Amino acid sequence: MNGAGQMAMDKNFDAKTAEARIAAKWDTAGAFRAGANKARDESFCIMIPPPNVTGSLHMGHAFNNTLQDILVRWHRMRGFDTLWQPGQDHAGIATQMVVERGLAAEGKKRTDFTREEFLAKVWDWKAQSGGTIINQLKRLGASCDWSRNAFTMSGAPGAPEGEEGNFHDAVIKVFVDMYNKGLIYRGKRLVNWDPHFETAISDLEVENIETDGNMWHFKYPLAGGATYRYIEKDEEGTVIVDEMRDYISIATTRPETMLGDGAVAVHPSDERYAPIVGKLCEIPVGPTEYRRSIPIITDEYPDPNFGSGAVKITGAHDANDYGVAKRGGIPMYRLMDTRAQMRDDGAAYAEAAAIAGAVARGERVLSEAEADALNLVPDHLRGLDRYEARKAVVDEITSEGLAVMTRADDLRLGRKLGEDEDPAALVPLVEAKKIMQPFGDRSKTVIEPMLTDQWFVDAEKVVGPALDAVRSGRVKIMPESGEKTYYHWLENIEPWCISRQLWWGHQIPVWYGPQENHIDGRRNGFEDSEFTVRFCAPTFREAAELAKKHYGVSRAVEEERVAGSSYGHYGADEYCVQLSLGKSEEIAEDFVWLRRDPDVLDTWFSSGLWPIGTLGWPEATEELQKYFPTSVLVTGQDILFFWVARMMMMQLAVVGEVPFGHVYLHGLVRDAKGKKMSKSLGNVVDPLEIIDEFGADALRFTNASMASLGGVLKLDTQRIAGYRNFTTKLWNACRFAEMNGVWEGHSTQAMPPEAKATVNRWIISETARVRETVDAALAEYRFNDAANALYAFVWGRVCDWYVEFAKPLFDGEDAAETRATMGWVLDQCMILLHPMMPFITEELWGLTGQRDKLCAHADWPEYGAELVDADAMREMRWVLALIEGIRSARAQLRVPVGLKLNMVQLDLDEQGRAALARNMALVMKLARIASLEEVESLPKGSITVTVEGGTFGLPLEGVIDIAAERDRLEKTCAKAEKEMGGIEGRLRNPKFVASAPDEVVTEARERAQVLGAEVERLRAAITQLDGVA
RNA sequence: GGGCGCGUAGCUCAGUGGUAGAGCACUACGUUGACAUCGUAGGGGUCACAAGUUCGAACCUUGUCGUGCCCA
Repeated sequence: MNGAGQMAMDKNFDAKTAEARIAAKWDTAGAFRAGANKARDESFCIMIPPPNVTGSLHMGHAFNNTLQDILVRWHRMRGFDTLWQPGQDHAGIATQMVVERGLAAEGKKRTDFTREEFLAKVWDWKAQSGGTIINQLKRLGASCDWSRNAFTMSGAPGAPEGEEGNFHDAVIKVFVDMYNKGLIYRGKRLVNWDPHFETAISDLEVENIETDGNMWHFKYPLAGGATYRYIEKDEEGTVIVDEMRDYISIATTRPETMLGDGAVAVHPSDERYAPIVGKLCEIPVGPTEYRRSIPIITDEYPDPNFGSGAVKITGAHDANDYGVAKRGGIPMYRLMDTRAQMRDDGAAYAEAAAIAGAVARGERVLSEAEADALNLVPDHLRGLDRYEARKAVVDEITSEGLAVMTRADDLRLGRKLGEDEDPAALVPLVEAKKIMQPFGDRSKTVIEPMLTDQWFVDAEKVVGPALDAVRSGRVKIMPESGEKTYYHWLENIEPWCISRQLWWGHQIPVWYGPQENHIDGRRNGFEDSEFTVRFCAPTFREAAELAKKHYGVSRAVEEERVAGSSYGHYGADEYCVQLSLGKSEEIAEDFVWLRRDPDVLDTWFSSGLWPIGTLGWPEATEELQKYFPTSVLVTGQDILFFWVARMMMMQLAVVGEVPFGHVYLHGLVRDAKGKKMSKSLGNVVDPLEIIDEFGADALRFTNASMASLGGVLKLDTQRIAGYRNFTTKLWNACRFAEMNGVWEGHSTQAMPPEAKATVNRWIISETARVRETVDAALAEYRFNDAANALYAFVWGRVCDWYVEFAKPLFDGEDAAETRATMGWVLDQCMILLHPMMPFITEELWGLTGQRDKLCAHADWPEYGAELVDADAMREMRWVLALIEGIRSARAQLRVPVGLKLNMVQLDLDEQGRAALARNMALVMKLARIASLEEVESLPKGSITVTVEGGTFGLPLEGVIDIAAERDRLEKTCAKAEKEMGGIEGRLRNPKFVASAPDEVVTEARERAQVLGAEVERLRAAITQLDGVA
């Protein structure tokens, strides 16, 4: 498109219609393909943090992707071999939920289908709705190589046409490799259990919310009616309680978990309980004839100052208790099933309680599995929901008189006493308290910490290289505080639970077979247990080979699908395969059945491989060669642990290389007041609405200007409007240029024209400066500095001054040079702004001249100091000061704006004379001066304007208020004197002169001299004014 | 309770030891050769507080207060 000689430009940039057209132009040109506009061998690669396939664009995405796009466009224009790899995350639980919700609308549920059928429905959903966020990112202008769009489930079994990528292969291969290296194990640990989805979930999917709760206080009687002297002292050591007790007081927010208590713990330093440590106490719930006794132990965990100082230990249902139980060898009794209902399996309570009693007395030791098999829920509570069970437990204890009592007016009860209530009456102590409760972010149900068998990455074994990479500086995390957080987390790393009890995801490539002495030919009898053997391999065929070797099988392997088996919550259908032992085809014992683990991998496990997986690993692709390790990762600081650290660990464990060189972390985008955006608060800003109203460029520029390292992100629509105005400003500068023939015959020029006029040399210098500033800022990820520098340059230099200066010049002898300069300068504005405001700059680029390439591929300039003309800079600074001085004086003395004044020159040094001579036209035009003449003294009633090296006057006898002019001069003078006082004070201090750097002292001396001269001029002007008045 | 931050103009924020800036808001004026989504001029700050280091502190140190996030 060539704008020269065509229809005149519109008054405004119409973002709404132009954006789609420009996006199509980029798309048609393949402008963002990997390596597009490559002019050098260095590569630059960013992996997009894959948004959830169920997601839609929110402000966080818009911010995050704007920064990535700025970096990517900047490098692409600089000729790097650039790839911005896009893609999406399969988001196991979220996606499964979306599809299940759709089924629910038809009155169906997941388990009405086979796993295969259900997964087909998920893929259908993905094909229909999974592209939402991609299209939204395009509206933002994201210059990803969309032809390479990746998906963390691509290539999985059942994936339809178009999803043939090999991400699945990569995930499975990594699992197998890590398993074989001993980095992955299966074990029983406490995990966050979501009772709604009946799966383990990650810490990231748990929201801790403060909710109204209660703290119950109960008495655990000492076994055998034992007693002890309980003494409690206040801070001064005065005894406040001294009594004989036959119980220990326990506080809990979750009474139903008492059923699974394994011990009561007190702090080793707690003297109150020292007499009873090592003794047994009774859990005050359950049938009295089988009441369970548990030991009183010491541990560092209980806080002696909190509650009674004694804590009940339920290792299977609380994270802290789990730690205590592990340390103290306390058995962990699981109380609930997968739906968080009280267990209803196993032996009757009497039998279970007897075993647990023997354990507490030290007569028996249970294996983990044995402890887990023990159901200690009393028969009458079995099958109840956890909250119903809570109520029952509280009622039973209270009616038995084992609740700690208090006066009815106890403030801790948090209630108002009724009129007719006796404040001294004794009531159970049930504190009203705010408690932090874990909620599943998808299910919104209370998460149950639960002891279950899961797959874990032994993070401790892979954390070393990930720590070293940052410590050694090979990977740099910004802002630096992120590195501290990173160390802190990795140094205290916990095993990473990677299995999920879902259908949508990468199924764990492990097959279970029976141990040799347990082979019984049963088709569905061996869920993973202590009697199984595990075979881990990428495919069944390979697993079966391992099994054949293990069992000494020679016959071929057969596969058979077993329909309708009942593996609890896992699903309706399972797959089993059989190996013939080759003895007899009729005898059941001759068959070994391998069953695949039905669980899938945590989505973060697959996204942990995002850098290599999207580049084609495990194939040794050209892209992997070129773009890995990637250049920088831009992501939210909230997923530093969940994703960044895990990518580090996994890439280092799998390919022995860091995934990226730099990590740029940013915070949450908040509303204008700094509040988190939330639907319930109604303060959510939709980026698409913002784009509709202000244009993508305005939103992007706002994002860039907010992006200071470590800064808080408060999004104010007023600010966005301000940057929309900025786009209009740029547009109109180009429109002005068009009206003045700047674009006629214009074409892209790498370097500025040879300019004679100071103004032109000056604006070229300013352009060179800003290019250096922008590059320096972007190189350090200081997006805000780059944005602010460009804003100040384009608006504050080019539009405010240069365009104004050009007006008189277009009529004079420098017209051609000025047109050429303006064309070049505006081109530079478009180029330098392009990474931040790609749409308007691409549009202007197309409208303003002969272009060989898209603006998106324009050559990023490299000029700098060599274009800076120090003399021109100094001269224009002086001219600007003169114009501003005159304007300010005029405005303050209320000289009518339209009035053209004569000006007189009282004195002026050589430099000033030369500068004025060269720029007289500009001064006259912009300061509204009609004429200039030299005088010996200022005429009566003049305004005085002082500049460096000279004094001017504006004779206005009778027009101005002499007193006002005097005030103005006094004020200006006082200000200068004050500053001078400070500087001279410093200079008078010998220590300053001796210790400060030379250039600081020199600068101070020069400044003092300039100020001295100004004060002198102002004083003279005041004296003269006084003499005349 | 532990960890990491933050406190600068009315608001939102920059500012890595040389004496404080921007945008917005505010006030006054304005049909200036593109732009009112604009122009010109102006007002506005004990840089949370206290002590210390330094010739010099918004910046470094320590403490106090306030506030945010993460983890328990």
